[in-house]
Amino acid sequence: MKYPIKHITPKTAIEQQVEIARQLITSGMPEKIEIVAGVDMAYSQKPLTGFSAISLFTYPNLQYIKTYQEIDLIGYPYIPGLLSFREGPLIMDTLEKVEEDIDLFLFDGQGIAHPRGVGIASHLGFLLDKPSIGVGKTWLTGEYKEPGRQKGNKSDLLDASGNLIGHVLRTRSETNPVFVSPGHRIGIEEASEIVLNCTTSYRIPEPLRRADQKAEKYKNEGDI
DNA sequence: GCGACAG
DNA sequence: ATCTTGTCGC
Repeated sequence: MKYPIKHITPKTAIEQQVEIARQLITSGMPEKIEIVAGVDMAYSQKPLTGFSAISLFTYPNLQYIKTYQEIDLIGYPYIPGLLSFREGPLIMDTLEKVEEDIDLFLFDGQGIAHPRGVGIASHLGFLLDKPSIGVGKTWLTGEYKEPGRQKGNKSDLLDASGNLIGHVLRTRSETNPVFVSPGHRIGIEEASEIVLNCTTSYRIPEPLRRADQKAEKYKNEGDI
């Protein structure tokens, strides 16, 4: 493992991010997308425990396939900019149980729309060498103008130098937009297109919405 | 030093 | 993320 993700000090984590950032591919459309996965986590306090959920859906028909889950103690603190070092370990463990060939990942959080250009979607997409997209529910970095109020409307998310790093996308009319940015092996325009294709009548794309529900239920009801 | 800060 | 009561609107 050239870039270990477990037990990494913040200093080393940042060094890894800088190195990974220049290797990310942020253009193009995956040649094949048949299975899309939504990845999310829920937590319970004392002792801080994480519950992961990876929900698989067919694409573009969005038929639910199944969900893989895992549980473990969380030792890493939440540090803005280093989210993937907190959630990544459990997510990677969960992925080891997956038998299907996932073509694209949707992560709850940012892709390249990150202080060093390596949000959780970029980091994990890079480690997996798979197409990935970051779908954040709130802002982390970048400047933008409020997009139109109707579903499908979007505006550019720019970094301090004015470079395009993602889109602020309205996935549901009259509702707060989501922050979409490429994780790895996909372009910005392509990422927004796929997020919209994965969205039905709710603000959050189906794979992520289902993973969120599954993680929450796992936290409250366990394996039962 | 001050303000900002995904989940 | 989690905690936590009521409230608004389809």
